[in-house]
Amino acid sequence: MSRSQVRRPSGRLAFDGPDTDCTILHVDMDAFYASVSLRDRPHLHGTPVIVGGGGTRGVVLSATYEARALGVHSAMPMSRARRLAPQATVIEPDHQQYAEVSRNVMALFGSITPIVEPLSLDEAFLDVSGSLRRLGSPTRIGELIRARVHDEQQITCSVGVASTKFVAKLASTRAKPDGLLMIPTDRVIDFLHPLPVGALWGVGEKTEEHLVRLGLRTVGDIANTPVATLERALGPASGHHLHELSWGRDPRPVRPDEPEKSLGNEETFAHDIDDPEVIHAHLLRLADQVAGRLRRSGQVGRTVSVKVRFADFTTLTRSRTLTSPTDVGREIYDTVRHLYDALGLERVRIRLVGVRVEGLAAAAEAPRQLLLGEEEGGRREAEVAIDTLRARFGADAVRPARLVGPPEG
DNA sequence: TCTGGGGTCCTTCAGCTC
DNA sequence: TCTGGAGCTGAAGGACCC
Repeated sequence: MSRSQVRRPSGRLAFDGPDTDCTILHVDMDAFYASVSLRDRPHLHGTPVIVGGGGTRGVVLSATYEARALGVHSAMPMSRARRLAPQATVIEPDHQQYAEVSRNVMALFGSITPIVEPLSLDEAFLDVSGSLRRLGSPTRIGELIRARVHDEQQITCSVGVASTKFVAKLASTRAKPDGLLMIPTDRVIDFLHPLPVGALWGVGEKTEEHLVRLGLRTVGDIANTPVATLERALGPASGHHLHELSWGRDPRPVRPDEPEKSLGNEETFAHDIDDPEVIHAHLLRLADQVAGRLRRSGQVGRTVSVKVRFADFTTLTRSRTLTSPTDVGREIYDTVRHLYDALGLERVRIRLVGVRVEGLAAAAEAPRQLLLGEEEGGRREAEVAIDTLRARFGADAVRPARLVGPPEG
């Protein structure tokens, strides 16, 4: 077995060649939530396990490979997953534990190279070009990471090694589970072109259907289609982007510390709600949560949006840009309530509401305007004082009066 | 079968200014 | 004074990702 396919399962594509310019690694934990949940439950290793919400409307967050073999996959409704795998053990997610393991893994990556771009809790890109002299070739560094993640966190991960982010990401997917795949630069086209179009980053269900209708089934088909045709079919940005990817061209560097652009909370109710007062109470709580997150992260936001999903799953959003950015829950609530009321919904059954704030900036650098009728030492300072109480006595220590007693839903 | 929650990015359209 | 086009911004929706 060559070094580029360490511990790769049988039947996987092999790509031999030099890895000297393949300095981008994509590291992806295998069935992350399920693997972390099984660390404390060793007796469940090798059995079908599903991690997911226990509510009436939960979806699968993660599943072990034994459960996946039964047809279960992430984002699948739990009701369907239980039917497909009635023998599977269902575990409630423990987000605190996942966040802690994620912090440890990201710190491990940081000891390899300072250029780490986390994509989510369980995956990241690493640019190891500055670590080669200290740690060896990119493939060797990938092996080192896999060994350290396993030894220190008792979970497995897969690593893709390539000269671009996009190819590294595809390689880690092909290496799963518990493998490493390096794609030499001169073999990128051989690797890419047989893949189905859905393998391309950014091609989901709808776009794949669209492409297949055009007779484009593989990445090679995309590559051999005039870029103007793709731009007409998918729009100029997406068409051009897909064509570039199909030839393995992806100039995006690994970017550490990309700032967040928006922040929000949303909630799906256990049962659809049609009472405007109850909806208002949920909006108030969500606005309060979003404002608290903004203040904790030292940010303010300028555009406030409300999201409403109806019983038939159709969704609409309404947004409003404020004259000055805010991190005040009351101001966010007033805005989303105004947006919601302007929809004029009369006894319409609602499944979900969400509150989001966009156009984020550092609070320290953003001028703040007093709210209408607000005095210095007013609403914001009251909310900051509430933050302090909550930090000391728990999130439920202080709540708006109308939220005392949980809203229905 | 019946669809969570947290995000990003793109497209389209409308309104505004020059 | 009116009109049309370019460019910008905001709003809304959709697709996608993990």
